[in-house]
Amino acid sequence: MTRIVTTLVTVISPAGGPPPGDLSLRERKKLRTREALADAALRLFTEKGFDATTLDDVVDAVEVSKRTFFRNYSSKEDVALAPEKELWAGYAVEIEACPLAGPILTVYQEALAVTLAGMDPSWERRFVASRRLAEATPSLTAHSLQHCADVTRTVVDTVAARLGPDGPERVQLHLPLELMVAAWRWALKEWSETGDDPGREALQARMGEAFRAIPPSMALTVNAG
Amino acid sequence: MTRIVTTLVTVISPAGGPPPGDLSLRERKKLRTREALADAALRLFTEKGFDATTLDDVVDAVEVSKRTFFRNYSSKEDVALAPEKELWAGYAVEIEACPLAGPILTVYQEALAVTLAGMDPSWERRFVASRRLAEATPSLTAHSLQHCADVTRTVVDTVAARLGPDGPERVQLHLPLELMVAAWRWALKEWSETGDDPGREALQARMGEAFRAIPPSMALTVNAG
DNA sequence: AGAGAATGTGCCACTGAGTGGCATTTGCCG
DNA sequence: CGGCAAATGCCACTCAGTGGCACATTCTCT
Repeated sequence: MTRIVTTLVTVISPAGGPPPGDLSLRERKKLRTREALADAALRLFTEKGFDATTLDDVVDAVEVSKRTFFRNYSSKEDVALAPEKELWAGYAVEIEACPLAGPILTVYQEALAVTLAGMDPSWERRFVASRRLAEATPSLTAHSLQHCADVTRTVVDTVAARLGPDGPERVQLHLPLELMVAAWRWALKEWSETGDDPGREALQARMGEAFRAIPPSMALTVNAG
Repeated sequence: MTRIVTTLVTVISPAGGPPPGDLSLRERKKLRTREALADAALRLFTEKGFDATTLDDVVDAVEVSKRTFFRNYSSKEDVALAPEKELWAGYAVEIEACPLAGPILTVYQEALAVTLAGMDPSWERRFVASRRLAEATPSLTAHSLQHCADVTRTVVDTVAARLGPDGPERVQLHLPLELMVAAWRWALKEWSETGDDPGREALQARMGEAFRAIPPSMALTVNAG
């Protein structure tokens, strides 16, 4: 068995000045394998199914050791849900700076709309794949929900801190957020079930529908049995 | 190494009539090991922590093979969350028969209150332990949330079926349920953080508080930054 | 340019969850 | 008693994930 040694020769910026793009060569290399891992993982998971794909399949495809995989992602689920985590990371940032005025439910919704609009174009493609996997794979659903719950907690922390000690109780901040997330997940489900080309506009439309469904659903009254 | 053979001698009901309590000896035996496994698991998890306890610890304590464990529970998480699953199973049953009139949010809440009130007294002790573990262990949180989502889906199915084809859209049924569950989980968190003796009354009180917090939280308006 | 510190990577052995298969035991019932 | 079905035990196996250490690469300072 022959080792394949890939030596990256730094051709550009020969004078060794400040790293291009604010990233050193080392960091760029690491980022590259990180992305290669995510791409390969998403591709293989989609092709063969999440459970049927082993981590060895993934790391072999990227020609990297399993140890290296775990230095980049904390689990098999983690890499599959990376796009979703990026979105929520953006949301957490947004919620720190967004205007905090009006109905809290609207604030939460608006922040998500802004975050979504600000995601990188290339993010979308990965996100569809990730979402379809998550809908089809119980362990991914579980991890996704758990991550949502984590983010939810930090978001409530952030908002509570911004509103100061005289602000509303934490339940009051928590429940509307959970409702917003529930609507968002509903929108995601509808969106990822879309046949062939689920673009971002379609997702935004679904999200709008789900958000608009909130008020009537709260007032819904039934009568049977 | 000497095998320990535990032969269960049927002393009671010597005439071999119909199985007492509607359960045959075989079924009673199986149920007994099932419960012994749950008890041992919950005890060991609480003592040593969920992650630090291996399944071998559990099955050794019950003197049963690992294979037998997996014939009773689908995973390590499953046994730890058994009490919660029993509750939701009861909820699913309740929702099939409960009166379906009035605000849907109230219907969902009432059904949970009824289910909770109907749980076996011995259930409560296990449930506290299970909940405290779930709050402290990410993988348990994840599985708990996933199971909630599963139940949620079937509940919406049931209600939709009961309301017939001319009933409201599924989103309208889904969102209030998610909100109710969010409030319930909030109540659980508060309850399981209670110092020493969290009785059922305390849980019911917490639940009531959380449910009453829903309307004001939906109308909450903020103004800062 | 070169020495040495950081940092990233590969490899290897290991634990622990979960599964499949098969032989054996145990309760069931005619 | 004898055959049948269900439950169990045992064993070998796969795969996710971790710890440790040696090696390679990049960075930094002189």
